[in-house]
Amino acid sequence: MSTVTTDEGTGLSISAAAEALGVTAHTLRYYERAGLMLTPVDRAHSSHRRYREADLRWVTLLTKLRATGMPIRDIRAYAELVRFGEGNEAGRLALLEAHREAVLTQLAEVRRSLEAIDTKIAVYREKTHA
Amino acid sequence: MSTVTTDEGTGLSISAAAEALGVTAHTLRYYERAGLMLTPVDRAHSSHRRYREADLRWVTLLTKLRATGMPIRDIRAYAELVRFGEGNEAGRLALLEAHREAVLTQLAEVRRSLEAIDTKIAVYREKTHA
DNA sequence: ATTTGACTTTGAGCGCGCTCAAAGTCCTAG
DNA sequence: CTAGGACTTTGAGCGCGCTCAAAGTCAAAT
Repeated sequence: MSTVTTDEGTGLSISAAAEALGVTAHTLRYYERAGLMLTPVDRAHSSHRRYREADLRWVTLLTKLRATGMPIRDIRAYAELVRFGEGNEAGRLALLEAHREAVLTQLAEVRRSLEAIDTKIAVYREKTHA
Repeated sequence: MSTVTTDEGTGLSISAAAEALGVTAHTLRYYERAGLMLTPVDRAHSSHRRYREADLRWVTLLTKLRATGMPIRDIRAYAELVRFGEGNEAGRLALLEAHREAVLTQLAEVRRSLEAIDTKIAVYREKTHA
């Protein structure tokens, strides 16, 4: 029925974590294989993954980076910096700032395009509705 | 040379059109093959494409739909409506309005995600700069 | 004891939107 | 006459981000 936490290693099962994060279990395994996790995910019974709070927080950030269009390879680069430890905060900052700029540029283009589409919509509203 | 509307000299070559539109010639041929054009593109010398103003305007709209993330298949559906002629303006309007809603939803998510990333950026700025 | 079901791994497959390769045609310049 | 270059077609290939199939393990429930 419900696979909840066991005594060994607190944390969510992969399906519970997936549900909590709004992704599929497939995607969680894929992110891990792709080298996006900071540390190996904990295991219970020496096989089932256990997602801890830190994992969930990290994946939450990953989903935000993905939602804003950052490619997997860039996320991996960022993860590597974080994994490497303190001392490269400037690099992480640069990476995130570059991404931020890319997103803003993208947002601007979408807005411009949407305006044109809105104009088209207005024309059709005139035609069908007037 | 001045009276015939299908004059060979009328219209841009595919490379000129591509440049004007900010896409590649490959993409223009692809759009055509994908059934996105309203009418067959004119030909000069019975082989080379000639893009007329109406073609350019149409592709400009296509690029705006693409820039806002509309899938090729939806654009094709829209093109089919337009190609079919007058009488289905309500359908076209519905299609565009549905797309508009999708874009707004997407924009909202991107903005939310970007805010979280901005927070992260602020933290790094503190760390590296303080 | 057996069945169920959630998990595991590896590698393959998919849908999308281009992007390119190959082979051929045609026009123009030298 | 020849060479170059822009074009043509068809079909294949690619990069991305998942998504899934297959075969196996394990623990709990019947």
